[in-house]
Amino acid sequence: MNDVRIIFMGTPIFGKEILRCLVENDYNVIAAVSQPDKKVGRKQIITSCPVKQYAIEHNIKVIQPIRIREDYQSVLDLEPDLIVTCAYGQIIPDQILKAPRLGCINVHASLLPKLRGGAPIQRSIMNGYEKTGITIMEMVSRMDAGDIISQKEIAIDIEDSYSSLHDRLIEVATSLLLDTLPSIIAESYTTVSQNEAEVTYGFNISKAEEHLDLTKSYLQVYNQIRGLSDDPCCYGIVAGKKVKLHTVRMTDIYHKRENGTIVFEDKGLGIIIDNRLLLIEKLQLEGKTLCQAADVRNGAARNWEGKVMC
RNA sequence: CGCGAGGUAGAGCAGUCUGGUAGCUCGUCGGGCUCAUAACCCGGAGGUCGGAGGUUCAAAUCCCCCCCUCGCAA
Repeated sequence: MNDVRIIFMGTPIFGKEILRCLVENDYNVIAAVSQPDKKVGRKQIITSCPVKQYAIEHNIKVIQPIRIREDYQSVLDLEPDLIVTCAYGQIIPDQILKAPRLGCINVHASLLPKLRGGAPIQRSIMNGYEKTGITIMEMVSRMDAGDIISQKEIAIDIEDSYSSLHDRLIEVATSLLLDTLPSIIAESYTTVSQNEAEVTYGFNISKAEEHLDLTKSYLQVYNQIRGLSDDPCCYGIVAGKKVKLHTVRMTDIYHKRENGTIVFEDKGLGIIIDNRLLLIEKLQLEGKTLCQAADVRNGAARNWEGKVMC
């Protein structure tokens, strides 16, 4: 389609889908840069990230600097005309940012200047936002602070989870990228600078934030759970065991009980937050696989009535 | 050799320590009650207890090897 030399930089599935979008639309991707392979799982198997796997399957050169801040020469040597990044995972040094003739652009999953950082999708739900979107911007030294080239907004449904929103945003990101790329290559686009007064951040989720927070309101707890589902998942502790809450549903049923109390509702399980019932649909006990709350109640949770999750 | 939990009917579990004809809740099938029901009552079907070997009169249960799943840590 064209001979602009593009280097893609990204790591997880979201990045892989952007790379796929470029490849399947005949853009000339000369290399993919991703985070180094890591040991993964109980068996510590060395595993390639999704971007690398896709690149290998399509005979695209892969570069995996341990620290791109120092090890950037191999990227420069390829003399890219344009660099497209999406969820790469490292700060990209100025030496690279200033190198390509057409610049470096980033695909970011939020409506910048809202939610700069590594976990914008989860944070948009956890913060209770009703809309989010994709922003394509010019890259600058400061993370996610560059001028905006294009942006597309979508609504967040009250039942969206991190994974459902993630998948939907991929669709938005790829279509927006395809709409935007021609003007970038033609150098015929305009930009809007970010309003620094409206900047918020969506940093990576810490381990502590995965723990159910009963000090928050009913809606905030609901948002915490769906914002982390189904990976890594919000968890609570019942009888000393970790319980991952995969899918929950809000209700208009009220019980005056201690916060975190587990109740049997119909044939399933519920948890009381602010005296209001939050219905648990799918959960996972440590050592067990994901399953329906009703099933767990028939077995492992048969004595849970009245116990308090914390 | 990172730590740990577990694999028993379609599902979720108990039973394993202290070997002795496999049990609970749900689902399913049939029947009953009811104006009616996802409610209730009665009855049935469904498991070579992850796999191989060993000990024993007898193994889900004890010993040994293997396979698989999941939680934590990275």
